[in-house]
Amino acid sequence: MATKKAKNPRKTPRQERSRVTVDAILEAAAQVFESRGYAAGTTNHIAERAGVSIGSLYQYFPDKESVANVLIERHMQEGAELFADVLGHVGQQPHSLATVLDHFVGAMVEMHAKNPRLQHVLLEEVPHSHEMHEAMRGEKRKAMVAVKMLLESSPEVRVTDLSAAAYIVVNTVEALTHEFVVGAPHDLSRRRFKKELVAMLLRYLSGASV
Amino acid sequence: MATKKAKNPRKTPRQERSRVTVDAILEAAAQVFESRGYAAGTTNHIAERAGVSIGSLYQYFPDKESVANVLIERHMQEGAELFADVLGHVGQQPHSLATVLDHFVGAMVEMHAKNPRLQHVLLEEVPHSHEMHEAMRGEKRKAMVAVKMLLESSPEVRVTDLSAAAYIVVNTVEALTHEFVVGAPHDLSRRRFKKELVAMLLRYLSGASV
Amino acid sequence: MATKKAKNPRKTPRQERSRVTVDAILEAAAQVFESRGYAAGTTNHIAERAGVSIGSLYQYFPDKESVANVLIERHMQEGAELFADVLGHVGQQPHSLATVLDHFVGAMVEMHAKNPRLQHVLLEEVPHSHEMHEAMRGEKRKAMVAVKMLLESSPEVRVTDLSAAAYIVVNTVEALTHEFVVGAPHDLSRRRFKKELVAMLLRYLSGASV
Amino acid sequence: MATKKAKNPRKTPRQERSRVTVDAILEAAAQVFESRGYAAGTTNHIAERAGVSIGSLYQYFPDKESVANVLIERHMQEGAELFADVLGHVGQQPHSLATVLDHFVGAMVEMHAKNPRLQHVLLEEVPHSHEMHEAMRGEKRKAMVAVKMLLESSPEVRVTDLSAAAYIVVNTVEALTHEFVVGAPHDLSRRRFKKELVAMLLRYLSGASV
DNA sequence: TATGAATGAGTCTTCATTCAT
DNA sequence: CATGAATGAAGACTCATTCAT
Repeated sequence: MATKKAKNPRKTPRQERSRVTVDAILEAAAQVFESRGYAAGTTNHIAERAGVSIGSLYQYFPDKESVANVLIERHMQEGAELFADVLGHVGQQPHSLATVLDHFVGAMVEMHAKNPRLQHVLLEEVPHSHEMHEAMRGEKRKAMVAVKMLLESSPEVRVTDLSAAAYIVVNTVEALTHEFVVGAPHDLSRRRFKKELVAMLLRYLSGASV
Repeated sequence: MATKKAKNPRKTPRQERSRVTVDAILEAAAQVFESRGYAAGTTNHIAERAGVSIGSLYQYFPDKESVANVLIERHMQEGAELFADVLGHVGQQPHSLATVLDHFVGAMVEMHAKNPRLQHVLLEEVPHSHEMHEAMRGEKRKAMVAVKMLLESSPEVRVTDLSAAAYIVVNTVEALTHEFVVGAPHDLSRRRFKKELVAMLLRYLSGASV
Repeated sequence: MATKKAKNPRKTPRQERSRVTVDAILEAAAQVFESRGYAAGTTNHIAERAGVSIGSLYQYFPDKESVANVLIERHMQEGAELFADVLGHVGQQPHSLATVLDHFVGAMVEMHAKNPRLQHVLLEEVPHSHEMHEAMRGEKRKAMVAVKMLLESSPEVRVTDLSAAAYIVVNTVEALTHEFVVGAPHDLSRRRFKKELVAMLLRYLSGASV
Repeated sequence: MATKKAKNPRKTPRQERSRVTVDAILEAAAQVFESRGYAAGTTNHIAERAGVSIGSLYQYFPDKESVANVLIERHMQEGAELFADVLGHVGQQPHSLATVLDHFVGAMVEMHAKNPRLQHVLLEEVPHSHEMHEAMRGEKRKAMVAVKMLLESSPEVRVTDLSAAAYIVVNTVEALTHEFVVGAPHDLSRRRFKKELVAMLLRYLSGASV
């Protein structure tokens, strides 16, 4: 609109075009997998919803599984970032264990609240290659290590087996959160749920070792 | 053609035979689904392993999904029975909360330790019809109701929102137990795991309400 | 039609049925490959022409290539039998070299005259697995060995390197015969062709060594 | 924009550039077809190896088959030239029939020894249009005519049906030579092979008519 | 003219399901 | 009721070819 002479009058430069296509495919795949599941979500459905030809899909992804895998990687990435955020926020200055757990649970709920069905498809229905499986285990392990360090640095924590505690904490939060988000209609408010979960973890961690 | 003597002197009455066939099919389906997953476990595989023709399978089951559904129902049945056992055992006479939780967690671990892969397939890979979904929720709700009653009757319990507590307890035990059984290689022994889980629940329930 | 009570009133016993289907598929495959070549001859074409469903084709053949392979095996079988016939006929009693060659060339022409296009497709267009390749080489080698023995037993033969001679003879007959049959419209009668070919071989073999 | 000076001072005139491109494509096609066969050698492979875009390939060739056809024409051209060379060399002055055949066979072996796989692909895998088929027959016919003339001019030749003889000679040399080059592992040296083949032809041609 | 992203008809193949025997 | 050969809809994927830039 200004006076700058467009050197490249293409609306979308070539390179951009493919990125747009790839993103459209991934977005479509997310929607299709979410609504139909992995097995019933065909590559033709995905291409159609993305508004591209089936050929374009296979130009950018070697096969159906790889589309799902990219989605999984994205999901793991987001999870890792969120987790890092929480840790960063918490690491700045001393916080009470309650505050830390509160942040943690809050972030987890938020994360799972987004697209729970898609996450389920991605995590349970997609056949995970060995690498993907290992990557996912690795991501969880990293979370457990981080939590363990958090526990170590907190004077309120009184359980002795911190590895076991980290295992319990991470998996409890993960699983309960997921369950809460999926098990939709409840007489249990999100606020209440978070409070109970934090309470449980807090009492567990601050209790004398068994 | 002679007298009244049965023309077909089979040892097992008609009804028996079909029961045997149905059981064979279900057993075969369990094995096939366990080893190959739901999608890759074909009805022909099942029939073959059951030692019956594919036609017979469709004599007793309208489609593939219904085979899986019966397996799911069986699984829920077993779970309910186990749960009832625990409740019965506990209801006889007063027990400490720790003992109750110990029984509960112990039973759950035992239950999940049996055929975790099949359970995963049944619970996560099989597409659940709305009815099945509701049935499963109903079963869980029943468990929660029972747990709530248990909590009500225990003087040690100090949380106030017993519904929320029951929700937390049931789902935590369920999810953590499953995760523990599936997430195989660990430096965490089953004994230790149970102890930690029970400790967490115990402290949660016996703590003052939040 | 007689009085024999048919114990099995099926028109075609079960086992026969599948044989009929398989034969229909093979016959159809031969026709389809002959008319469209291997690459353009689709399994759907074959099934359609055979009057069976595509599913039936894959019930009896694991993939497209295996259909062609069975055709190739049949072809090799026929070739081996024809060759054995010629050898048998010739081995009975002493024959002049001319007679032997005459039989040989005659049989070869006859063999190649049948379905030259299909043979070409089978031999040149179908991707040969290593085993198939070896099998084909083996068959040819057997022919060469047999011819060599024939040459050894003929007093008229004067070439010294009988292995080389057998190689030359077998391949010349094979190739020329094929070429003759394929290179259709000629001013060269089949009779004349055979005569010339036999003459060439005869003079070659009965000439003094080079 | 200045004076008459070429606006586009490229070193290679337009026509040259396309010739270079076309040659690159043909060379690439030869390599790709040789290594992957006709069906599996995609136009994208060819363009990529040629270092040009797929669009450029279709700028110069209407379709995949036409690329192969140009390669076939080249091959025929080379064959014709080689053949002409042999004839020219031989036509200078009188030669013994043995010498002539020796030259002929030698040239043929040499020719087939170069790129036997590519030749096979070009001759057997590429679907030949009617025109191409006719062109190939024409080329062979020309060879046969030339050979017939050669035979006519040789006093050593004693077969009477020179057309038939030319047919036999040309095809025998062609086919046997090809077979020899392709049927790799042998206890038959190239020298020996050539000697035997020449001997056969010599005896055939110098023998009294049948 | 060159480019290469996009196209989509067309392959092979699978597997739940039917039905004649 | 049992059987299992037959069915065919549907899916993943390829690649020659086009055309907007």
